[in-house]
Amino acid sequence: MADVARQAEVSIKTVSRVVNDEEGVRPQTAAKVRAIIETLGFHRHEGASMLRKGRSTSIGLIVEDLGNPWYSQLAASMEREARSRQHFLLSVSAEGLPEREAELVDALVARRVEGLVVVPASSIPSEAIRRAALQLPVVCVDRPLPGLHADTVLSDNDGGTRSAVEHLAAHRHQHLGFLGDDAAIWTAQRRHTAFVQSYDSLGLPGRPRTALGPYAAGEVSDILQEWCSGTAPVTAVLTSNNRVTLAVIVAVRTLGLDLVVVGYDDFELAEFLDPPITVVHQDPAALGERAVQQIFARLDGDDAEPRTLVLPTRLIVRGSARRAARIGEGRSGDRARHTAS
Amino acid sequence: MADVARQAEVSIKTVSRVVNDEEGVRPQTAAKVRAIIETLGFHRHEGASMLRKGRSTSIGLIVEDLGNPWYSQLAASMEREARSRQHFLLSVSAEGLPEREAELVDALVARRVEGLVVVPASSIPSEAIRRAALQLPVVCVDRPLPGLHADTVLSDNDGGTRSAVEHLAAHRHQHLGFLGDDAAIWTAQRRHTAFVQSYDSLGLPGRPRTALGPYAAGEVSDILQEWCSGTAPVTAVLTSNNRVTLAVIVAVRTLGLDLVVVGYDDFELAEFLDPPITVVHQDPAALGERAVQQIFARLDGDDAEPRTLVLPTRLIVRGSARRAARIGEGRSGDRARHTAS
DNA sequence: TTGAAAGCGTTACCAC
DNA sequence: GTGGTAACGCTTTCAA
Repeated sequence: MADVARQAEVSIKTVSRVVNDEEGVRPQTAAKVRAIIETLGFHRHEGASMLRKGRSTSIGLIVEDLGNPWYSQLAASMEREARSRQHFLLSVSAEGLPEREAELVDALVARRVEGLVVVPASSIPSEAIRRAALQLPVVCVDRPLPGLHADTVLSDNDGGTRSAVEHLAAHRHQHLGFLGDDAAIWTAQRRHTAFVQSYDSLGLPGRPRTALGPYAAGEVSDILQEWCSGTAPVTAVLTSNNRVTLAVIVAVRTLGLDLVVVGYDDFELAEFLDPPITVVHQDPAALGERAVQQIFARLDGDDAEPRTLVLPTRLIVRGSARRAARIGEGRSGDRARHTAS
Repeated sequence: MADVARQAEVSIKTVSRVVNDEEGVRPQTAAKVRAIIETLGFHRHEGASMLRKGRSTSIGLIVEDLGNPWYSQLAASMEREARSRQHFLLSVSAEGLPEREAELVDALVARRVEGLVVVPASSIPSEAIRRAALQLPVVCVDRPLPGLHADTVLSDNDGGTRSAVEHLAAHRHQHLGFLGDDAAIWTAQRRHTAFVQSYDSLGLPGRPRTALGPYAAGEVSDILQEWCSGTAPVTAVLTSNNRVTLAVIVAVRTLGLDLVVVGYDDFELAEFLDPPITVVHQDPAALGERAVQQIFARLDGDDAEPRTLVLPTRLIVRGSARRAARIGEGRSGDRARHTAS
């Protein structure tokens, strides 16, 4: 910037004004400065700016894995929303490890993000995030962090789960199974609980078959096979997220089971599988959008008590669960066919 | 840091040494400093550090859309690779707009990323990226930027396309179609050319039917319907990427066409569609990994001429294309069935 | 093993 | 409209 000032024969301050599109610079002066900036290939040093201003016009996001479509949609929508306010999104993956998450919190705070959005890896707030929450707005997405003074944006796990169970029950499925992801994941637990409650409150017979991960290789297959055999075989299963849905689809197809699958989280092409997969849809993009809006609200001075926002889910019914259970029919190996009811 | 120094009754420099795990601090001094850091909730200011050091231990990535699984896998693998060298990944979406890409290049350079990886939005290097390439290592991924002094990591578009066409021809498909993505995308063009060349060199009859986007709503359906009617109907189509594959699958299923689809880019569940989809698999994670390695090689002092790396593709054969063309058979509306040949 | 002081590039404040 | 100067928080250099 000093170089530019020298060449343009103006002061550093004037260059700074031009770079920041500030008022009070004669157009011709500005033009000259801009020309020099161009020829010199000058780039403002954000670090220096951050240092002086004490702010960074960026917000941070910590998820489990950016490679997972659910999280990458979250990140993409947050990026859009942040950009609408001239902010940068720094998004990183903690790989489900609380200690890595803590490191990343510190790294983002060190980069002076103005707000931090986290999909927590565990249900216990780390020291790092407690400290962070004292200095800047923190928003938990998808899973809460009890005891942390932070806003929270969740989707309606209870309602979503209930809608799936009710739908299956309405189609004469009586013996349902639930396959959750890793028990350490809050949503898996939550949906598990909601599943059992819905099962009971609907007065479905017997006890619900449920399992929680993490699953060893082939374990999902084993579980399904067991559930599908015996005197009261399961005719439909609900999963707790896209990862498990995938494993279940693979198992069902590999084993040739006649099993209705309802997934948590929508995914591309779900409609075109055979049978099509009904899903509980929660919109990660909407979650991300609200989270960023929450951050900005706080930055704009909103200092009310922490809020929890619960976004609705939507049951997307596809062939898989419209197909009613065929009570008393022979359950041989004949392949599931899309049969609208 | 000054606060910490005061409280710990040491100099700022000593605190700095502790924070950076430098040698030459008595363990007890270090312990005391660390304790104060903890109680004060001190966080090193990366901006100030960057300013003084002139480096940022971060690298930048510009893609089209982080929400697209292909790009998010690229980003995830780059993040892993960067972390293995203690670097941060700043990943942003340009939404396919060259002017936004230019802005983002400047924004990342302003943040003093040490290297920049770009999936270029157009084939013409912007001024911004030209300037950037003079100051730091730039790597183009997936698409080249002719005339830019930068390393490039591509996947083998010609080979991948040829493998798909040869595979189809070997299964007696004679009338093939190619549906490319937006003509502005280099890979779409490239695969289009390779498709036509393969078609000719294999001596397939007639002229290859091809189309390039962008497609209006419903246009893909119209094109396919036209190709599938007439005297020499197309029996198989190749797409140029996952976006088009999706549109084609939707159209094929909606129209009930009896058409073999080979996709470019693998995707989850491709195996379980009916019919299963054969794909040309290119590993975005591998591309990302190599790109980051290239950046680090340059940072480590490698100053050879720019290199272009071409990674191989792999044809993943699934039922869709194993199914041979049924020459002379009636082509009524009967639904495609998985028929191994 | 520890410390003092200079300086990185920018912006805020005030003066002209 | 424009310019000088201090200060942001850190690391480098050099000295103790």
